[in-house]
Amino acid sequence: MSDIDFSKIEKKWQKAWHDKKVFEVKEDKKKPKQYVLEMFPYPSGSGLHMGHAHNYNIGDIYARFKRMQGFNVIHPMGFDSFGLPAENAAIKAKSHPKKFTEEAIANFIEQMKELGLSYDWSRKVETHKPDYYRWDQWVFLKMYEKGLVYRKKSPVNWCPECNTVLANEQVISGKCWRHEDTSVEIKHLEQWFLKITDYADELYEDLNKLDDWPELIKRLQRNWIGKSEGAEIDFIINKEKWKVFTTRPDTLFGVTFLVISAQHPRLMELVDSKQKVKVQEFVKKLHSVKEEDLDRMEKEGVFTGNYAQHPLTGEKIPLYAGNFVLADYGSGMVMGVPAHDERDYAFAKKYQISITSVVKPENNEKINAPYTGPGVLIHSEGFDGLQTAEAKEHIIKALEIKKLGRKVINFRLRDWLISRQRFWGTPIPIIYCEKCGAVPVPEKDLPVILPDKIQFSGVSNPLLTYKPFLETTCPRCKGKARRETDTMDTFVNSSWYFLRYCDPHNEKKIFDKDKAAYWCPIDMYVGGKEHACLHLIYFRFYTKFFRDLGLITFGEPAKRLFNQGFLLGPDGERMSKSRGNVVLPEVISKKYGIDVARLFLVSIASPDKDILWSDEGIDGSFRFLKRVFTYASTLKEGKSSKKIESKLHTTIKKVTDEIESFRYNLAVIRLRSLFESFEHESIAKSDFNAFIRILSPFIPHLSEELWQMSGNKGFASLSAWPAVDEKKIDEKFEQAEKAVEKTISDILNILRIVDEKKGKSNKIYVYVMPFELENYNAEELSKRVGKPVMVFSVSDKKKHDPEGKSSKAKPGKPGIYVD
RNA sequence: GCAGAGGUAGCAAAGCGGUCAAAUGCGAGGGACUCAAGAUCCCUUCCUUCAGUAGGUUCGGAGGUUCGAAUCCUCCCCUCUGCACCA
Repeated sequence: MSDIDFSKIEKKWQKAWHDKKVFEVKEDKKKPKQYVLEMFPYPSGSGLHMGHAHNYNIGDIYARFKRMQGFNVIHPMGFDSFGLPAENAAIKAKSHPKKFTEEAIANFIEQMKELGLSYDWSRKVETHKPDYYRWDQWVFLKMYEKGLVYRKKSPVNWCPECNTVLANEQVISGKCWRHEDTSVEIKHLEQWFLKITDYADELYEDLNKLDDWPELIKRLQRNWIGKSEGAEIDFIINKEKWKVFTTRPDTLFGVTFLVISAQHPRLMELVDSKQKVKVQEFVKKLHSVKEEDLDRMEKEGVFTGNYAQHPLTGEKIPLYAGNFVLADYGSGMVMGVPAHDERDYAFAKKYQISITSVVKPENNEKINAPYTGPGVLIHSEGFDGLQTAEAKEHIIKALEIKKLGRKVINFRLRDWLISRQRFWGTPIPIIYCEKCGAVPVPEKDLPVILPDKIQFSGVSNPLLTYKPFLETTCPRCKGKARRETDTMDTFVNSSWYFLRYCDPHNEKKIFDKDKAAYWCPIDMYVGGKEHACLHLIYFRFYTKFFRDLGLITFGEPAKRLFNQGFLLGPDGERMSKSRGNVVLPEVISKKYGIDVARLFLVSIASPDKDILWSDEGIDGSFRFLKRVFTYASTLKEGKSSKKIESKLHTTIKKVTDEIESFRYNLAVIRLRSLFESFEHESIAKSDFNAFIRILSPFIPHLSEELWQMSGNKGFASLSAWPAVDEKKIDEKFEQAEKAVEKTISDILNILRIVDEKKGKSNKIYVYVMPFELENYNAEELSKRVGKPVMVFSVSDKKKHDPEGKSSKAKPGKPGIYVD
């Protein structure tokens, strides 16, 4: 059996699955559905490595498990096939990105099939195909209708390496998300935005409903959306009301200065003529500072020469321009309360501004300024003695009466900038007419197709100079017009793909409502945590929008989310082609078979942890599977002992649990342990079949083979998950098993001593309590200790017991005599 | 700086108040089989002890709670991952 060719077996079953369309599914109202999805990949030219395999394997095990449990499982796969790498490759080769993309996809599919992933390939979506991206454009138009799309000239993040702008979410510590060494520059451009902020509150609050999402992701999203409750307070400057946002309206009486952002568009209106030069110098200085250094800069400001009027006291408050105030958060102006805010304190110290304490800690403890905690109000006119929390309410109320302030909620989340100055993306369906301005392309004219016959020569978007695309007529006035050449961020494509899987070939609609209603929402979504504030926010936003359009009835796309860990290469680094530490599935497959690799990947550690690939480790999984095959091919039908039955059903129960909770590593250990019990005795065929079935999600191909070897018809993949028979589970067998193990180690221990003292021993006699007799199998014991073992009941009259060791026997602890 | 996650035997990794000297895999050592190697199978793998089921010292470090702690609490050290002036 050692020459068994797993790889060959796998090919056979891959073909059978494909030929019989085993994983294709249709809506079936009579069956409960289960939507299992792994984040679809960008089809890179370098193909799949073991790291990808690990990811898809985790989802596949779950999908297979659910399928066997009787669910109608939709488990689709597709490709997020727009994106820069293909375009860059095209520029380099003066070719078309479509060519690279489609070759890469073909390669990916091939590789995925070799992994034996149970996808319904009839549902494949590819985002670069017009029949997909036309619906991106359609959604854009719908958002446009609903006022969720706008165009604005604004400072945007520009990656010089990508030659395009980036969304806020794509800037990571001042660097591009794709180029960790490239600093993002700020440019001022006219760009299209999606008003995700309209959904900010819901995106924030609904996180509380996502009980089965990892806390980590929810925390990151909360952080990113950044909801803060506070007040908007009007300060009068030059007889005009200027809004200031604060989360601490309770400290209003401690305000001793105001700061307006140096980037504020209306800054100069507020600067006194005497200070103009100074302020201009200050602003100029800031412009020369790189974005990335801005973070680390000291808080600086310059007096504008102007004063604001305090809304409640009427006091004159100096106004500064500051480098640390964000122009696009709140109102771009803040109030300075140096006694109760670290930054304000430092600022006040630096510019010798007075400090007025208005909150004292409850227990009168001595504190170092500034005091930022809660307490009781002082020096706050009629509000003295109030707790900070109630003071907030009262002061806001007072402001509301005077119409000088109101309760307000602010978000850190910004609108989603979707314009990209690149070719390989969904064209934004907008036409610029000299008379009518920006006009959306009428729905009937969709899709706006990306041209195939276009030359890739330079670094910039070739659409800019490609007349057949560029030149068009205005849908409104029929006059001369030109098309928008910017394309959409690729995250647009991935924001709703899970819905398209439900009805991937629909030419009339984005998807059929009933089909989507049957399959959605996603029951189990598997993917990396790096998307916490990107894809995972965007697709929640799209889902809410679709709900508001009436296309679906749910507001959250995925009920459960699982973040898998990364597979690290043998060198302990993230597996990637550029690092040169990739392990290729096809290489491993050839040597061991892919099921061996799949089993190994989930044996190493809990799937949510980063795991380390090791070339030796996989041998363990290989040995195990070889043993299983040897066993299966020599299996003689028998009757299972009560002990085996108990263990089998315990295992089924636990493995079911462990798959459900993604503790695959523990499930594998249990399966191995069950098999070891099998090895020592004869078992019923039906019990072996149950074992094959619970093994099946982990080693799908080999299970099919075992299933067939065992004389079964059909596919193990489609067989029913074994039911647990609680009546057969009896813990006493587990204890018995432990007692046997202990006995073996005792025997060996005694043997060692005896061999040392008296020379070679021959036979071992074990005396057990009469009711324990069935637990002690002489044959197995002999094999385990490597010497003949005889088992007697203590009550057996004919037992060989020259030293009366049987009298030492206790339940669970047999007497032992060595001859 | 703030917020999270984590530090377990040679390595990886379970365990998260008693049944824990701590599952499992790898590695290492010994044995069986073989002319031999490989494969396979069995055993051992913190220390000591021994015709057995015993004792000792362990789960980043130091304290504490408890009849009892790898598991709970406090402080400290280290590693990783997010957010970095959002008022």
